[in-house]
Amino acid sequence: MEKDLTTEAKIKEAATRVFIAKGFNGCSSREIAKEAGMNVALVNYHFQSKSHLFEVVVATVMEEFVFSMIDIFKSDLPLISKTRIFIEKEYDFLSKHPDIPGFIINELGKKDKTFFERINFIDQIKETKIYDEVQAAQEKGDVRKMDITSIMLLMMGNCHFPFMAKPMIQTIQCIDDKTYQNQLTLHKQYVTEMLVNYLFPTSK
Amino acid sequence: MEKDLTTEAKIKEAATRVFIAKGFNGCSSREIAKEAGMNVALVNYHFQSKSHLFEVVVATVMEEFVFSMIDIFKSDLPLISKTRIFIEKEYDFLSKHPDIPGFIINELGKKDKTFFERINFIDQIKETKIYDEVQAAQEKGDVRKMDITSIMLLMMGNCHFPFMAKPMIQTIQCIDDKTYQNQLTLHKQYVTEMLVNYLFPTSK
DNA sequence: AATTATTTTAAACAAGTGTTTAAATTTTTT
DNA sequence: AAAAAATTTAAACACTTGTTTAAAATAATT
Repeated sequence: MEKDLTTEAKIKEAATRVFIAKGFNGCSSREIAKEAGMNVALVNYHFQSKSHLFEVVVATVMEEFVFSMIDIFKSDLPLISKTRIFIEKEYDFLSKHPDIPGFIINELGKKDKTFFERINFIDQIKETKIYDEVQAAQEKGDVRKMDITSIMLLMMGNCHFPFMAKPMIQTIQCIDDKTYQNQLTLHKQYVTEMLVNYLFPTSK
Repeated sequence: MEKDLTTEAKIKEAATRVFIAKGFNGCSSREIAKEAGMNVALVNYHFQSKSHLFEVVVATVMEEFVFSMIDIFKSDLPLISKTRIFIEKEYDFLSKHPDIPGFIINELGKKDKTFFERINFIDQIKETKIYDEVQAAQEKGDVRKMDITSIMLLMMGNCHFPFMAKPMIQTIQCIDDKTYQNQLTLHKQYVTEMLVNYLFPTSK
């Protein structure tokens, strides 16, 4: 699994696993060290402190998370196709990393703001010109006129929430992992249809 | 603020505040005691352990959370009105308790399943007969034919996510609390329109 | 091959953790 | 008013926490 990784990479990988699963406060430096198969002191030797290691992990995870979203923004497709593909890709990514949205939203809510201002994923989104593209389409009447924040909430909410809420929904509905996974595949179709219909009123 | 509350109530109230804000692992028994204005030992005298106090708090919060949802289910209105009012009430409730969805989803994901099976909010929902009502409406063709789990995901996702994701969206969009609050009022309208249109295809 | 620099280890540090104890205080009962 | 019960307190318990230290082992350089 993790063969010729450097010590630093091993620690970072183990830390990512543990932090995402248990959160910053839910685990100890010793647990991370053990998961990486080494001494506690090594963690601090390579990453100075638990907090700093956490910052490094969050930055990497966030980058991966944002990258999975903005990748599609850059393409040359019409917005309606971008929307469909965005949802498709988002469900793909989240199937592989179902705990990331919860992790980010959660830890983002607890840490102080300055912590996350150091990670410049805002500029990365702006660089894609997606905001301008949406606004232009709205002026043409192709996209429903609403604040970009709401569009973002609709897209992210309907993609991320089903993964974040998995334990809750499973408890309420008494369904196992396999069933829930199938449900998600179905749900992706519903979400796509609903969002496309709503955001592109002239599309049919 | 908290005048003639019993010691037990004071502790529970303080614990609820602290647990919701920082999570189970993010705070100490001493912090809760301090917040309640009393000795650490008193917390354990009245609630046996931190874990048990947490269980009590979660059960109460969950009850409040579920109650805010099922209250409307019991009424005698047509489903389309129930949907509109549900969203309205949900945004009302969440404006007052914005951190509860994140708290529940989060802690539900970390604790073992048995912990939450003791809290029977499943039966409470079933008792409202909302499932049967939806199914009947689907057979009549009034409600779009889709799994109840997906309906739940659509409703909850579009209500809860905007509150859970507040810190993230604020970071991405660089907007302050007041602006975000206004955005939520707008968003509620969008969500209502979108969900009603999608779930009740024959409604217009 | 000897020396230096880097990496890894075990042990220790002080501070904080949940929990318990036993004494002091207050409230309730007789 | 005296006795019993319940509540509150300060202090201690054993344990875990993040972090540091100094010695050992390994790698790189001369």
